[in-house]
Amino acid sequence: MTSVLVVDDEPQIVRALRINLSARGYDVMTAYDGKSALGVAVEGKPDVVVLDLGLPDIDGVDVIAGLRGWSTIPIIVLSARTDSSAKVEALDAGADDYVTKPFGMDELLARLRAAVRRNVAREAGDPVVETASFVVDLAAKKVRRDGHEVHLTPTEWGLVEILARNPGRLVSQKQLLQEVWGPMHVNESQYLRVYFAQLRRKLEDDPAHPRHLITEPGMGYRFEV
Amino acid sequence: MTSVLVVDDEPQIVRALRINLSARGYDVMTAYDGKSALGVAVEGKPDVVVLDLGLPDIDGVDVIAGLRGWSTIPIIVLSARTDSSAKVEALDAGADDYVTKPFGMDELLARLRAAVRRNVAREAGDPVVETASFVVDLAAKKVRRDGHEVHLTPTEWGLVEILARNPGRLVSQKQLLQEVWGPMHVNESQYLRVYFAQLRRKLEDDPAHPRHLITEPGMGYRFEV
DNA sequence: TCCGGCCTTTACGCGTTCTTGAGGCCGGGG
DNA sequence: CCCCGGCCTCAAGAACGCGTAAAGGCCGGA
Repeated sequence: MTSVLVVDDEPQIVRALRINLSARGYDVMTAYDGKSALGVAVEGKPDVVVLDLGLPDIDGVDVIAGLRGWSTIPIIVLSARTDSSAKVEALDAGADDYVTKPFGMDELLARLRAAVRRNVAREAGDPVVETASFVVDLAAKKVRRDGHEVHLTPTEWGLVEILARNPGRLVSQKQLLQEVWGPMHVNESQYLRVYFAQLRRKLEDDPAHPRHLITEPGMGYRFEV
Repeated sequence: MTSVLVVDDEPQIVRALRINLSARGYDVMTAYDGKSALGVAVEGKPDVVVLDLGLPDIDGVDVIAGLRGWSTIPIIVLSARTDSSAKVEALDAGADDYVTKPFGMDELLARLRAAVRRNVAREAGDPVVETASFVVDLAAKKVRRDGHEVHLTPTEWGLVEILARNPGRLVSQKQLLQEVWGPMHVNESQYLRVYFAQLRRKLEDDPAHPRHLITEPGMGYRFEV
């Protein structure tokens, strides 16, 4: 089901959207200010965001920036401002569309369909990366091998996830350390050796001669499919 | 350069768009009816289409359908009709955005940027530099030769990367030494000789007569594609 | 409290990579 | 003609990074 996050401080608008969207089979989340909107977006990973610009706490453009920092979810902006400078600002901040209030529900729904359609086309690839000896399911956070699930610790999964999201590409030691252990540990390359040894024992057919979790000495690691 | 196909039967609108878009560095193609628009789109493969709905020959929705038959190029619709049924129809036919005439040039340009930005993010293909004998994949940090991967050490890769990012251009010894070995070693030109010899052994068909990793005596090195 | 899983840390052997020096080649200038 | 600077080649020791094993610490659940 497609999920929509509706962000607006006017309850009647949120209510109208909730009713219309639910009736058309969307899964609706709501937020009434920018702060909670960002929180809900992180939690719920909506497929599209409908965002009012006039929020009580954070400026709308900053909300857009906050979302764009980690995600490419389509954002449709709602606003009472009709001047083009506002539109330009929002669109250049990363919004995908701009609808002025008052708006026609039909039109908003059509624009929402267009935004979702584009994104579905983009993300057509399943969140599953497959190799000769094991399968990484990024959505379910699971790894299977010979049809049998392999248990990974949180740290192990962190490494596998980053590599699986960049199949074939070299990922630097620094990037791995930074994203898994945090910026304070970017020099602890020994961690990587220990954990890659563990991962190879769990995932590779011949841990001494890995075919998928490849070390590029002095540079980083590579996930070969 | 980003290319835009402008389709409108009103010459003054086409002219205004051509001027504005060209001034901003876009490559502009034009068409005055649906039939030629489809032809130009097939020929020129624009990055985005600005389409007027009121064309003399074909209905705008059918033009959208004609484009969507073979392509996912972003389509921004221009129209004088403000009723929501027209918008819904166009968007559901596959348009990405809908702007009503008269329109603000700033806004149209912002929407155009948004449409292009989305599409670029989607098609973010790896930057690849190719020569007759080998291929350098800058994103994956890989070098292939005869379809077979060549292993480079970090220092070797550092040199190849700088040269590949400046194809055809002369890179001074000082710059290479500074970026790979650091500012303390800008005079160790012997390092370069040793490493270029290694690289040529690995990459050139005839290492004694290099065709891509060229020495410019007394000056630096050049990557010839 | 004990136990087990997970993370961190240390130590060591080994292969690869980097650095360094020596020698030869080539072309231009004295 | 010879000299010389810049380049290429080769080789060997030093330095570095990696894989592996194993031990200790932390923490939450039984």
